[in-house]
Amino acid sequence: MPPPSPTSAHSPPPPSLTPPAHRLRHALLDMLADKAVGHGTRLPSERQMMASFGTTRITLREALTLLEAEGRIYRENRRGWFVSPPRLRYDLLACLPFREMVESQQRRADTYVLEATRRPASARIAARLGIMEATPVYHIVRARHVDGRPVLHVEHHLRTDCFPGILDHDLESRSLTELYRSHYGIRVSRVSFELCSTVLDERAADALRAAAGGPAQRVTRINYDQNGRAIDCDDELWRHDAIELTLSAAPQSGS
Amino acid sequence: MPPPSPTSAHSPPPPSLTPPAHRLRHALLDMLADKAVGHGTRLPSERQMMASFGTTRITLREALTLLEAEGRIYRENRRGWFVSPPRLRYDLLACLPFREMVESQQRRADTYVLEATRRPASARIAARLGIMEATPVYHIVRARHVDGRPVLHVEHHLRTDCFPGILDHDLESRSLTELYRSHYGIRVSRVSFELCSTVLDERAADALRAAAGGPAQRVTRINYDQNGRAIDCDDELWRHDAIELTLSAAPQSGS
DNA sequence: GAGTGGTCTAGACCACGTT
DNA sequence: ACGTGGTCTAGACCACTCG
Repeated sequence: MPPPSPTSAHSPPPPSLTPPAHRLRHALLDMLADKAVGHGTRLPSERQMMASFGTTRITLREALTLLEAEGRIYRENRRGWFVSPPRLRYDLLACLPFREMVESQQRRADTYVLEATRRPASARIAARLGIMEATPVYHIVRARHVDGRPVLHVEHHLRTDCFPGILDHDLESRSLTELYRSHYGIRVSRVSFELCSTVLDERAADALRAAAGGPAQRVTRINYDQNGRAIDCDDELWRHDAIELTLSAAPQSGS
Repeated sequence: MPPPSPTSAHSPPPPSLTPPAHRLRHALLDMLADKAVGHGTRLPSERQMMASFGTTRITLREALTLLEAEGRIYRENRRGWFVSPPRLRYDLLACLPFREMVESQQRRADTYVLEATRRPASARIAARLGIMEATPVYHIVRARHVDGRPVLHVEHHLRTDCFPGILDHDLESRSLTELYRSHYGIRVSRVSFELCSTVLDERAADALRAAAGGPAQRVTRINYDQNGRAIDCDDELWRHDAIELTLSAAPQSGS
């Protein structure tokens, strides 16, 4: 039955001049704002919303995806949609250990080690660390949570000659930079970053209870010691709605 | 490791046990890689691809949207899909004028002034500049292109007491920071940034020939002079596939 | 086992860009 | 005027989560 122009038979939501997607977006925003839906609250099921807003699944999903891209909601793989908590502020040059950064913002931090091995450096890693390809490096992969929500998947590669035996330490409770200093007498004296917006790969995605292909912020970092030698490098993948990067410094005069 | 489907194959042509979306993604990637599709090339029309890959419009669009999120392709509003050029490297602390940054990477820069007015500062702008709300500021909005592609929508707010009459200069050809120095004897001696990944708002979207809601990288900046006084602030919205932010500095010891 | 999100089908109409 | 992308309809099946 292609409805040519019935125009009124079944109108719970009065007709509209604005496109459904817009109305939907606003309706959802109202829901996020008006109700007592706090951070981390789960939204009603898609079918429920679809019924109560009088739309199709696809249209609804498009509106939800838009809000996700805006960073107002996020989804957990096959578990539903949730209201995004405020972004964590991540000061790139403060170089605070994760736990301290999080706790200084009145949030709770948890870390889980997914992998801690020694293995030969790939060409890419070797280049970043300034060592020969296939030289052994320590490889540490961790998932980090804020207020119980997994938001960061990070992979570290450390020079073994700088940090012998570091894998024997407790890598869930202790910060790496703190270990560097207290056990190895090494301080980070320069950092360099590359930041770009991409998607979660499969590994990161399931560590973050997310779907591969979801929006992500990549932060790659190389740490240097006082002699200008690269001592380790990180690859961080953040859920894109979870952070806001900040930084304050004097511009470089040279060049 | 979730091995639900028998094939987690990453081989080029996985016949038809893998879900359509995966096959599609790989087919499209092959297209991007194998063919002589250079940067900026337009992809075939959706209906054409849909036919040649044997899928539905929706499924195809999902695959395209994924590649867009990865930064491999982008779309221009109602004009089609295009192959993303390599990302421009944007060194946050180099503080190079846009044109120089772009040209130093063998690309071509263009700037278009969309607005150049004097108007009272909003509460938000006033707070960032450390002035009273409703104090007049110069408001400059520009669109910036790389190799003919619009990639950046940027809004500047300048203190009028620092830069009297600056609107009379040619703001399309000359860089602001260069004007600051040459005409006003003011040098930027400190910058602070906030970076976060969001979406294009409507204004930015149509300046960038994009659709509102497309993925974007926001860069907000405040520039300070040698006395620590905020002299201007920027709000930049980049097409997210167009840039990679970089930065290298000594971590802050204090605090 | 019920209900959820994830995925997919097979169409359609519209507004706009390009010809 | 035609073809494009943008949007929408009205379903369906599956894999997974959760009670």
